[in-house]
Amino acid sequence: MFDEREPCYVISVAAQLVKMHPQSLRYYERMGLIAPSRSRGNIRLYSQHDIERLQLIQRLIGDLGVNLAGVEVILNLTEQVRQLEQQMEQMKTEYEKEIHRLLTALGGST
Amino acid sequence: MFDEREPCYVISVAAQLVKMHPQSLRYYERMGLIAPSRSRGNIRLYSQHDIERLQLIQRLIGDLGVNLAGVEVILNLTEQVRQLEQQMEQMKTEYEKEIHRLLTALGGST
DNA sequence: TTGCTCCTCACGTCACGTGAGGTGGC
DNA sequence: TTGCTCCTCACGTCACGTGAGGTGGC
Repeated sequence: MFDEREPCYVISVAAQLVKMHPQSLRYYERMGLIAPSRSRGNIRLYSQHDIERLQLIQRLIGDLGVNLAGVEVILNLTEQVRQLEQQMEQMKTEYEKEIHRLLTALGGST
Repeated sequence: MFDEREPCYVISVAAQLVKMHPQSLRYYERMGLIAPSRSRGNIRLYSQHDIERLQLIQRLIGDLGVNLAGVEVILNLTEQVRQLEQQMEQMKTEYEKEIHRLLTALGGST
């Protein structure tokens, strides 16, 4: 299995993957937007998950013109939306199960 | 009754209410963040709802350092979260009603 | 008329990005 | 050693905010 969180790309490779300047990646890290892990030799190592986060950041900055402070807020809100949707789906499933149970009981009692 | 949407404040009053420069209010309008109505004489008139939106914008810009592009995205996402929460509440109410109906039917059938 | 409004132009400031320069370990 | 990495400093550019200047209608 491929692990999304496996730190595997050094900064030059990561930069190439997302078509950004290595200095920009360092800058985003300094601003707290991304936190790649480090090798024992203090070399940054980006995971696939980091790459996807970088691509999202890139879209927000490049296409929409959002600044870094905005990116942070937006990523949090996006996560909040994702959680709400998931929570809603779960709630729905549980209610449906309960209704099914009641319907069965009702059917059996007649 | 007080109408939230009633256009009632000219720009100098609106600016004073939110403690911002009138030019900033004009700038935000030009950037599409706020759209006060206008009098027949083309004078901007801000409603209470506009004032509250301005205060929200102010917090995003001043406290969090978000730029105008980010404010737009964030206001949309915030609205999306609000709608999701409302939708969830509504769904819950309907399911509860259905369950209550079924429980009543079940109680009556024994 | 006075004090507001409208608008545009222009400048200062700061965030962002990135090149340069010097360092050190696979 | 070579080519990467690390870091900091410094500069260019652009978004944002706001002052100035000239206009017009309650």
